[in-house]
Amino acid sequence: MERTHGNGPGASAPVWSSALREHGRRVTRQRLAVLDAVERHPHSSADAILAMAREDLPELTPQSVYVVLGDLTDLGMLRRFEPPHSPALYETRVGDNHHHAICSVCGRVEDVECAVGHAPCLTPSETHGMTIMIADVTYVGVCSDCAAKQHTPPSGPPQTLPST
Amino acid sequence: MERTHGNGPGASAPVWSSALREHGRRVTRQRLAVLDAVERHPHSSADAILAMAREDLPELTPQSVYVVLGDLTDLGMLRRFEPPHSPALYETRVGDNHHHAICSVCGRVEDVECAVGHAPCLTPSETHGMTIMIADVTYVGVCSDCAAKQHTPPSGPPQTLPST
DNA sequence: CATTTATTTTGAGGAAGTCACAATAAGGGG
DNA sequence: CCCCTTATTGTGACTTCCTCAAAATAAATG
Repeated sequence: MERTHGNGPGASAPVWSSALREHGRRVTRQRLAVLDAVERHPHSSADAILAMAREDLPELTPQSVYVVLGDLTDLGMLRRFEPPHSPALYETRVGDNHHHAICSVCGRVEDVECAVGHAPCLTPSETHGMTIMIADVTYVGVCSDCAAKQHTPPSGPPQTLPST
Repeated sequence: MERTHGNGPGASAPVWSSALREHGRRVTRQRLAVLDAVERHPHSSADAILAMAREDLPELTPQSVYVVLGDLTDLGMLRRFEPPHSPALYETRVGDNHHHAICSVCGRVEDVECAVGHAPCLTPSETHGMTIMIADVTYVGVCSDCAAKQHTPPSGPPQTLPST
């Protein structure tokens, strides 16, 4: 079928290809499709990534997505985080120490810069002798849209947890 | 059967009983056994809690543990957190805004007071309009024991992820 | 002690992810 | 350009962690 969903992979493909090679990985359509999907829709689950990547590579399988996501995450090309009561989400924004804010009503995820501008959360007061490598910070709250809906329940039933 | 494993439940039972009643819950042996297990071993998984609670209540079922843990967590009597690549862990220390440090080698979990002593992580720089309710902070690192073992690999095989 | 109904148990089932092995295709040499 | 090696993907079964509905049990109350 024709590509009616905007720009297919290929826009950032050269960048991903060289990055993969630099990590000693072969450049496969599966990896490119996954990387492209994650880049176009950050904070996506493996399931959502599969669906998006299949727009360009219909024969892609769930298992391959899991394998690719795991490998690229270990490589540092992707970042994974696991919100409570949700499957793992992935994003291409790596290297900086940014955090995430999740709306407990609709499940929407936003990036959040580190609080005091320079990784204060990486310096806990007492580490019990542990050498801290990373600080995973997740804010949970209610986004403005959902807050408005909560106060004026017009038609839809009140949701309690994210579904997608 | 006699109680040979030290102090059974009953030490803090009166406290838990009144707390349960204050929340409009009936005082059952299952709930007391779960609460006692979590109090004795903080940062335990549902599975571990089941095993511990069964020392005093052998007929306790996994499903009951899940139900009780979920309900008590919603009530605020327990706190749940979900480390990456691990089932949910529970603790009785609630109300304060403390965080957790996890050893990525052995899976050990330690409590960590909030970084700058007064919930700095609750104040992200940019919230995209979200009203932040809670900040979940998880530090991942290597504890001193595992760091020592890493440098001197004497006999045991090198572990990579927590198992219990 | 009897009654009410919250709680637990029983049993099935689902979501998310893993593992082993066969099939495929990317990259390098000729 | 074709072949070969082996990384990668696909296939299929399986595990873990957890949830749901309905029947059985046991707190709390009078």
